[in-house]
Amino acid sequence: MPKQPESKILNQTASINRDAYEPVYSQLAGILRQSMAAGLLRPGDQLPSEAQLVERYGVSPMTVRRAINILADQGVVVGEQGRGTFVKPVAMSAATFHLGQFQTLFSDHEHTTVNLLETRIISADERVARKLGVKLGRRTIYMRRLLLSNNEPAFYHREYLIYDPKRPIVEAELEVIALQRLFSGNSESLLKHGNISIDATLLDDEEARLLKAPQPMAAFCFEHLFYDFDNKPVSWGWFIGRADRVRFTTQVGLSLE
Amino acid sequence: MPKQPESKILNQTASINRDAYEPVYSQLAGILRQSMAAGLLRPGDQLPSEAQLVERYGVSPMTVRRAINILADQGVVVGEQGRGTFVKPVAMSAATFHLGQFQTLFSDHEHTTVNLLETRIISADERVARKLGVKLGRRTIYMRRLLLSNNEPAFYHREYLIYDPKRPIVEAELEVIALQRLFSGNSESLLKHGNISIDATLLDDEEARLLKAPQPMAAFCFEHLFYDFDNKPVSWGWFIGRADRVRFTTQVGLSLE
DNA sequence: AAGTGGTCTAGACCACTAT
DNA sequence: TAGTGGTCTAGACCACTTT
Repeated sequence: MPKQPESKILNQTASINRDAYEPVYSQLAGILRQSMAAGLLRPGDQLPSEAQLVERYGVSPMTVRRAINILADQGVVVGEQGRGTFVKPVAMSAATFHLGQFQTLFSDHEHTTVNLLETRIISADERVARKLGVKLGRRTIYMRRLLLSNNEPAFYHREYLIYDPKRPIVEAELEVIALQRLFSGNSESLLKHGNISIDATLLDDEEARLLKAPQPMAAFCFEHLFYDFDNKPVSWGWFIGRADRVRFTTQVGLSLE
Repeated sequence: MPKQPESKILNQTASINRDAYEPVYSQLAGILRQSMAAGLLRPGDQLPSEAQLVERYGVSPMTVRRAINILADQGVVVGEQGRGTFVKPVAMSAATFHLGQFQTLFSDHEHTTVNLLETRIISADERVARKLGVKLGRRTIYMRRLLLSNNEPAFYHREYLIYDPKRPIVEAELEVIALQRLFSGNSESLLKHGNISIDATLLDDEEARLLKAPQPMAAFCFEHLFYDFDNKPVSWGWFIGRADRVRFTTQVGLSLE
């Protein structure tokens, strides 16, 4: 029996506020998070056992488990059956980056405009045919758009769409607003899933001109390939953004006290 | 009362296997995920109510909630109090990228070696002093390392460490193995939290030479700044990797049937 | 008023680990 | 054998939304 020693945090931390707007499980998760941020619980330390937390904070076992599950999902603690729950050391590999941080670019119609540069039907070349899983020469819709943020070019987007009159998505995509739907999602979507990838590239002449960038310049490329409910590719495209205006940032471990 | 219509999935999908290794809540989450992947539930559709799921699958309300919570955490459904739970449309903005996908580079000692190019004490210049929050001229440890994967250069790493004999981290970091600890974490770590960011850059002459890369070439830069439990910066550094050998990939929506 | 998701309880049983 | 995390039950109450 790995008898759990008395933990500092059981004596001195805050209590649950039953009248608060914040749910109990969330409050408890916060208390534990604070204890770690304050250094009362350090990497490798064992958390108080569930039974101890039940007693100390006057909540039910399920509520304690829920709080701990949240921390485990966030990757700050890890439970080991029969041994205990332990604080995870901070690691660079735990970092996650969210494409959603560019959400404002696509939803803020006040400061963002979409400039449709070109739309035309073209025959799929070898590259397009392979990506979209169609035969060479298949007719597809090719679109070029420029995203402007505060009248400054932010992203250059190119996209190939399967041309199929039966698919409502085609008409929908032809609207300029469709870019926002692609990024933020819309419930009439016929898309089932998609693959997204991030590359670092060099701007070519056309990209540099449109993005008003000097050359050579590094850039981010967000490539996307979406599939419908038949698991057939529907749309392939990529966003190009200047590296000096696009940046991914995230945190690992616990901060903000 | 938004009376929930009979859903197809209540009739035809699999049932819970009480003897399975997989927990019930996880099985139920899987069943619902399958229903979405198969197109029985589409973006915007309402999931069966909790009461219906309780009856259909013969589990308790808490178990149903837990299954739905998992899907909600994964961002594939969203609950609206008093209305129902709905399938989220697939959106590019939901994409998340995990630095942990490079884990093998740091943990696979079979095919990965770390080449310590240089270690020396230097005085902090303006840039280093600002990043590490110390005075100009403060003595710091400067390190350059090259990560080789299968004897091919993969990442070039540079790092500045606060020089403080009282801090055990210094001696630890001086070992070559320390890079893996930085990336994967270790329980003796005194690091509380860190900021990580991703940039796209151009290789300079030195970087291109070490990485055996032609020029010009785009590259990823992973910058890291770690803090101790006094919220003081301890380590600032960055990894440079060739863009043609580093790539982030992820999925949105539901695939694999 | 009825139906919905969201929270919480007070137990139970199990698998695992250390003594 | 005792302590641990992990799962699950069968309810309860609440806030909210729609009819």
